[in-house]
Amino acid sequence: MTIRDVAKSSGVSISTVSRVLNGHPDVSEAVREKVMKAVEELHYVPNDSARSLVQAQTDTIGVVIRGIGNPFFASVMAEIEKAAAKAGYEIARTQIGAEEDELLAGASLVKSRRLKGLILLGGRFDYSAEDAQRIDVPFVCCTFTNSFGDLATEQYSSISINDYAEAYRATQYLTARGHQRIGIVLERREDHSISELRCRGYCDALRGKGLLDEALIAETGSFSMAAAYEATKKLITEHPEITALFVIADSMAIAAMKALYDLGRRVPEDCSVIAIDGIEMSEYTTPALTTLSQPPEVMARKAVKAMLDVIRDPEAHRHEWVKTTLREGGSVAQAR
Amino acid sequence: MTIRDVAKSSGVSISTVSRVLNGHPDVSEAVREKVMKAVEELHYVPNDSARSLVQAQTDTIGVVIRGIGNPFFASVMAEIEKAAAKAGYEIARTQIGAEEDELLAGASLVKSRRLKGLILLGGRFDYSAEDAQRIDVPFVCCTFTNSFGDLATEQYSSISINDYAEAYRATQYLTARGHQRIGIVLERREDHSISELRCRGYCDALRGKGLLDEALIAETGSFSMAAAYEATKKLITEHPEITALFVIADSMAIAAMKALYDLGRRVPEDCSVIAIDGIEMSEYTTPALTTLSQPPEVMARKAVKAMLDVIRDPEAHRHEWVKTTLREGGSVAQAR
DNA sequence: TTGAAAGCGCTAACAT
DNA sequence: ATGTTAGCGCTTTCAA
Repeated sequence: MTIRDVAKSSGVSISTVSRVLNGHPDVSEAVREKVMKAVEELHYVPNDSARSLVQAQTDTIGVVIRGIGNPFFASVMAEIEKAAAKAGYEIARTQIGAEEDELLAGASLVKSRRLKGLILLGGRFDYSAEDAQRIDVPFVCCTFTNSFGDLATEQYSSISINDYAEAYRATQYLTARGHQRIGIVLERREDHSISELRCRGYCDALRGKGLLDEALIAETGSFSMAAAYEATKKLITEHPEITALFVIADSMAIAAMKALYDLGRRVPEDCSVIAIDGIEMSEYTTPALTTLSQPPEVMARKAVKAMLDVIRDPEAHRHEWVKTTLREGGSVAQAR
Repeated sequence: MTIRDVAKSSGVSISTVSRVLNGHPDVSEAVREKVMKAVEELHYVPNDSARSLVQAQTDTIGVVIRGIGNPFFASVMAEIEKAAAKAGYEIARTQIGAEEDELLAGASLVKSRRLKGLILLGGRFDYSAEDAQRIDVPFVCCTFTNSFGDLATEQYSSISINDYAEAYRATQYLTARGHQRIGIVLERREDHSISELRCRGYCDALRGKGLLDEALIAETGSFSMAAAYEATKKLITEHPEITALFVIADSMAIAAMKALYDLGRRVPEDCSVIAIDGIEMSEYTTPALTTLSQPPEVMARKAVKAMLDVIRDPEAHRHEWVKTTLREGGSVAQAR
């Protein structure tokens, strides 16, 4: 079932069918109807591969989404599609697992779909200049930036929160309320990614006040809730004097609150909890989680804006930090 | 940057490059190395479209995932990939929004990638026979089945839970504990989808005992937590005599519990809550949610199994109901 | 073991 | 307004 069959069935040439399918204006109404009828009857569906193979250049931006079931990326994605549509761009998206290589997937997408640019939704913080060269269209890192690699800033754009500064702020929020023994729950201390950056912010915020105690750093080894639950239990059991916890992600913080509850500690009376993310779920815990919320719509719009600018002018690469919004729940209290 | 450039750079023909890239055995070691070196240096990435355009038939199964950020589908997907790999099949996946047409996306994928079969991860419950014909390879519906359409059972396979029976069971779980005034929170009563099926199970379970009161059916209009929160508040305010709630999805149940809490009702002492889904998050609420848990791995494995069977024998279409597992949290108590 | 050439399904430039 | 035709980048015969 190809365009050829449709042409035959409707008694016109394949180029006419192509024109009808692509909404070209120079087709008579009679022919258009004939063709559409044949398309319907034959259940014809164009072959996307053939189509993109032959298309020289399209106004298309690719998006590589890293992490299959990430609801935050889902919201960002929805907004990216809207913003791109408004600017007259198509979106070609592909989704990869957390263990796959987003640059490889991106390069592949660029080739296949003749993209004008690429947005990476989540990825490594440590690209080498070499790595980046594999993508031969301008690209924008969304929700992360190249804190640990040797990319020149002119080689890419990025839209992200300032992980260091936001972690500093979260920690400060706790010290400002009189907390002195403040623990942190993170994935791995030196992961060359958000854990490491946020840990630095936490450490610096406490060090300045002479409150830093590295024994209060709990590593989970993964981003799973189960791991966060166990790590929190261990941390609190070993350091019962802790009165506040900074957890690097909302989902992990929810697990941490459960751990505290199961240890007989009330949140926030016995132990406060703050996190960074702002997912929907953490508004519905009891108490609601106090968290620094990343705005998906803002990040999406800025990413598309950066993409369009740099498509127009390859020198226009920029790096923006998006501010989080403090979403106060009921999980933080004054220290007694 | 095409296969042609690689050929030129390494001084061989394009067919030789193709052979190297595809791991064909009849290439000398010297040539293989030369080609690989050129590939590295040029950062060559094959064009997927061209590749799939020319490939006659591949051992590939397509998966259309409906709903971008659905963590349940993410777990199912991971297991599908494993199971398919074990059977020597590739997976081509595509992801669509909840408003897009999974059959269209599927048909397109089939054409583009010359698939042997298609797995639909989430979709409408009301395909017409006409609809199904648009897919010209065998397909398996995973997590849903055609309860409201006129598809012949020989036209497709399905792996799903029995929404009606599971809802019946959930409701019965509540009546068995002495509850008489039992509300339900669902999306739309006649959505031709899970809400409708689960509502029937709920109704029949109560009707048999003379406990059915249609005033206790709360429609949210969407699957969002915010809508579930509001609907629950309204329902409980209007019917304060309610002592138990069946909510059709875990995420909505979490919002419902928050609504109860905000109304000053304790769960489970004042009002019990049960749901269907079994997402990770609902283990970490306080109290943990009692829910009928759908097993993603089982559904994935059965879907792949069904797919392989029906690829081998087109007559082998089958319809399986997967049983949920009761995951008892602390959200249900005996009625006082 | 290697190369030449056909052709996958489609779009677009060029003819008519 | 419609048809003819040349590729897009690749895999795969077929020949050497």
